[in-house]
Amino acid sequence: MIETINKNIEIFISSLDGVSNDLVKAVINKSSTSISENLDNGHLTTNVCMVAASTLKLNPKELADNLEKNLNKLELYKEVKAAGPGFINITLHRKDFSSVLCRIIEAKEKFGKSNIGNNRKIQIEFVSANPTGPLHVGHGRGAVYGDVIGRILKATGSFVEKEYYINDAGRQIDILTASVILKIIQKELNGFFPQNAYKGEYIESIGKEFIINNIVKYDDVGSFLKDLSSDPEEEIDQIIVNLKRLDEKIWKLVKSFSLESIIKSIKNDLKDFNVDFDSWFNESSLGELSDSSSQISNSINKLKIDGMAYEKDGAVWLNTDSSGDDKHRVLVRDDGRATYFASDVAYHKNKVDRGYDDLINVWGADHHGYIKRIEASIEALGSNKKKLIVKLVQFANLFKKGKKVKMSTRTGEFFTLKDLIEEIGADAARFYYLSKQADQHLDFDLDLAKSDSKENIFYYIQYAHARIFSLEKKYKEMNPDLDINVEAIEEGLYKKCDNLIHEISKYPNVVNKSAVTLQPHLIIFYLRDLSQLFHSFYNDNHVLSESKDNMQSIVYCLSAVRQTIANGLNLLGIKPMQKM
RNA sequence: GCGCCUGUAGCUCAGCUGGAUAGAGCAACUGCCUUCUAAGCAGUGGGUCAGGAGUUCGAAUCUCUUCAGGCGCGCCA
Repeated sequence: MIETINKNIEIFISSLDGVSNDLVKAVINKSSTSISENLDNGHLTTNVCMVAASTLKLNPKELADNLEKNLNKLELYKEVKAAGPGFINITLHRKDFSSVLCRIIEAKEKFGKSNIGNNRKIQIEFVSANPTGPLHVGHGRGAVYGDVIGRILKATGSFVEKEYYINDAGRQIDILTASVILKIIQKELNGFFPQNAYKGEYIESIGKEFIINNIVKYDDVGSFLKDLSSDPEEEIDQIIVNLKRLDEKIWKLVKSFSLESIIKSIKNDLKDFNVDFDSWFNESSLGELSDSSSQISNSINKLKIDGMAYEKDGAVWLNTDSSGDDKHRVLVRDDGRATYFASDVAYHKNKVDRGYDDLINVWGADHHGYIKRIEASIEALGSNKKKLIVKLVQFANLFKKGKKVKMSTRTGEFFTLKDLIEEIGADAARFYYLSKQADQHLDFDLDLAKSDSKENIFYYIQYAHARIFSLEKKYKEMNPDLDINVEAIEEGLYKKCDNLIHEISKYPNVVNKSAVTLQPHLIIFYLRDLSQLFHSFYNDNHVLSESKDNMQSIVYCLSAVRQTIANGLNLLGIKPMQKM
């Protein structure tokens, strides 16, 4: 319908004196014909006259009056009216207006899906938390956000692959290994525990599990505690070296056991959170610098050959000028070890080589300073930095009984994602994480998310769904002979549902907009508005005591409302409730 | 100091490719359950859209600037 209107408008604009084809196109592109905010302004609205007025230097009101006459002559619409500063409001014929209901009832769970993504190949990398401890509530937000934009992009016709990058190489894993070993032999250490080791309870349980089938025994425990540095960073590094030297076999066993155990728990938590991944990428698969054929060596060599990386002060640096980064960045330290950044460069090269159109990275907002250097590395490796889309997710502050819950991985004091899911359920948690734009601070109020009160929007929406569900059930019990899919409303016999019909017709646009802007919260706000219209309708109209004809119309319409709510919730990875 | 984000009702937030009277929930006050789920509905009050300047027929929305808050600026990860 909107396409038809736009065509008519285009013909009208072209017919104006002295307007070139280019100008017509410019006006059409800049203007928008859309479903009106509100039924008072007709079913559809276009601002084309105001856009044309500024581009073509004409009077918007006069233009609107002319377009009004022009469109009315076509007799395609019930009414066309110029209004306000130059809007054109269009009222459709009854059948065109209510046709959305048939579309929904027919499309069912497909209503709202589209093909605007054009099969674009998109990779989303998210969470990617270091496997040194359980996921906490901070990771939860990025997890849901990445998962849901993946679902939304898929629903709008993109090909999506979701990936978790596991930092299973490097120093932090050594620290993890050392922490587990030290916990196992704790009794022999006279209370000694390095300041920079991980201290969470999970370290001890991993150790306990490990010694069920293994023996950890060092001949000379005291030897690796001698002459340790007073600097905590150096101290832990020394302990790592000593432990490896004392018994390399044990070291390797503990390391792989700990890693596996933590990765397994991360995967479990994500599964319980209804967040799924298509692939898990190990940093270790990028290989070592010492292996000249590894991916990490290849990337650095390519950069060097192309003159984008160079040696200075004993280190290898990447030239990051192309992205406007403040300074060049080190890839290989002067002691020959690769930096974390070097792995990331190789990892992004790997992603680019896999041939995606877009690479979306979901990062914690504290990493924003990192964007430019990654962009620079993509450019330096001969690709376009525009492929990379970094979405920053701000931290979520957790509030319990009005107080902020503090968190720190090092000391092991944190509220884990698992705790959160156990406390309020995965669905409510997902909902509240998504309830605000991802790049803004979120205050997550646990007590509110758990509460039975009306301020809990999650239940407000679920309640709307459950109410319709039970209404449909009762209707079928009362009228076993009547098919629910009756198109009575098309005849316009019952008009109290018009607000609802108008609102659900907006849903596909909401989904498209949230896909284009990568903003899932738009769907939440839309669902809240739709639920509100429904609850209001429900209070004013006692459905099951209406005449049979009306009842059919209403149930037909409410089924479409329920389907829309269900589709919206499913898109967010939240199960609609049938009963509350 | 530089960079990014934010400032909208008492509180929590929508609205931001410029468009019709700036919206919602909570809190406050007033009503609505012998009828389909009251985890609901209806109503009232509440705003210099942080301040200032600019662009425009039109600015919460764009530009500049001031103020306030958060975060980031390692040969850490």
